[in-house]
Amino acid sequence: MATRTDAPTRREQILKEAARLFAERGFHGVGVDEIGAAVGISGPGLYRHFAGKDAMLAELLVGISGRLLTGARRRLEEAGGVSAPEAVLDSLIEGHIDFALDDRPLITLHDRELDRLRDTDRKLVRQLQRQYVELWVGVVRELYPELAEPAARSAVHSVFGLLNSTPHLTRPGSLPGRAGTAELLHRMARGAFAAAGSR
Amino acid sequence: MATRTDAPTRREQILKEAARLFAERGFHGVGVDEIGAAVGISGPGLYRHFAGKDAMLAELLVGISGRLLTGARRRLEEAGGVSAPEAVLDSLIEGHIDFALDDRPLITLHDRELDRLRDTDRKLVRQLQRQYVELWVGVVRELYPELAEPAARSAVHSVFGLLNSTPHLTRPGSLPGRAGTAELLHRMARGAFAAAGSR
DNA sequence: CAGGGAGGTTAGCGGTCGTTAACCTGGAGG
DNA sequence: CCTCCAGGTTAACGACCGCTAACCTCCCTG
Repeated sequence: MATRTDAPTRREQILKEAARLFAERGFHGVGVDEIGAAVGISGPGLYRHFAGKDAMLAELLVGISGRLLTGARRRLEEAGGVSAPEAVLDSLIEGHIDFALDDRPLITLHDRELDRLRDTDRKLVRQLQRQYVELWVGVVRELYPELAEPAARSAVHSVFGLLNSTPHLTRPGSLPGRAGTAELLHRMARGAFAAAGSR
Repeated sequence: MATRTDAPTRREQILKEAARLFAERGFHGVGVDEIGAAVGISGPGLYRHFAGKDAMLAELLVGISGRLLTGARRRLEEAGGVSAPEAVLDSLIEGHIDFALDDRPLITLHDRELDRLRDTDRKLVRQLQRQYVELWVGVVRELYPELAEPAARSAVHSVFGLLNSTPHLTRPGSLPGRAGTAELLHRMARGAFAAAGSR
């Protein structure tokens, strides 16, 4: 994994703060002045970097969906073919958990502010999300062949709900650290799939 | 269960439509004129029934949290003592699923628009939610005594995430009907808890 | 049958918000 | 050293939105 070491671009600062604010108070609940203030510039200065407030949300959501899908495809081809479907599923779960734990604001936005996008952007995000889901569905059905496709798809959505619950586990110190949380979530996801796949 | 047969109050109509609209486009994304239009009156007519837009959201959220907690307490004392903890947990899961399937907009609002409330209302809702969670935690720990309390609480939150994923299963016709969905969610929730509780 | 309140209506005020316009400035390049 | 542009600034506009004011109209009741 190529870890970034150079300083973040101003654009990246803005996106990061915008994501945090959008997740905290909702897209309509945040003003451009607040986003600007969060990165040390004021209001209209943002328009040197983005066409508008909508454009920030669009870039965030497309970016999230794209990164999720790309990561899942990489994991699939890295572990696919050479491994049992259990290992592939474990890898997918691990990737999603990493994402949910490291980018909570983005995970929150991901299924909350989709309808605020322009038609064209929303369709793109929906398409990326759908591909991501179908990729999971394929792996799950390989592991639990007796699971019908609609049920498998519902199960995948539900497990996403489970994994994306991390923003609600916000109380720091109460839970057994990042590693412990990740392991707990992982076990629960596997348990949920196993229960869904048992007839 | 005492089923309502009389016509819904105008207040109830408003609350129902407001819940739907808030869930669809977010609290700040919906204008009072839209809410009014959804019940056939226009804009300011709402103020004959509510003190303001905030008051509608507050009544919705307090109502949800209260009904969830009340229902859970009733189920606990109906099934508690006379039944094994498994039966109690099943009853809690069933109640939550009924709620998630029958009142999707409310379930969506429940963890999405809490921060838009006035301090006093938000504290009340948080308190009700916390009591609901703790009630689950108690039952879960009774069933899986080896599960530490923080882990049990995380597990409960995660299962809520799983059960509350129903708004994402919106495609009608794709899933095997309400009963099938309920049963699938139930099995997955039990599987997730079992996996969390296994050392 | 008078009267009054419940439940509407439209007009409009005041504040907020996204966006644009016009201007400024420091630093890199010829 | 001049120039120019990237990246800021403040002012202000126009739209929208929550809410109030003022008014209207049934319908129920004494």
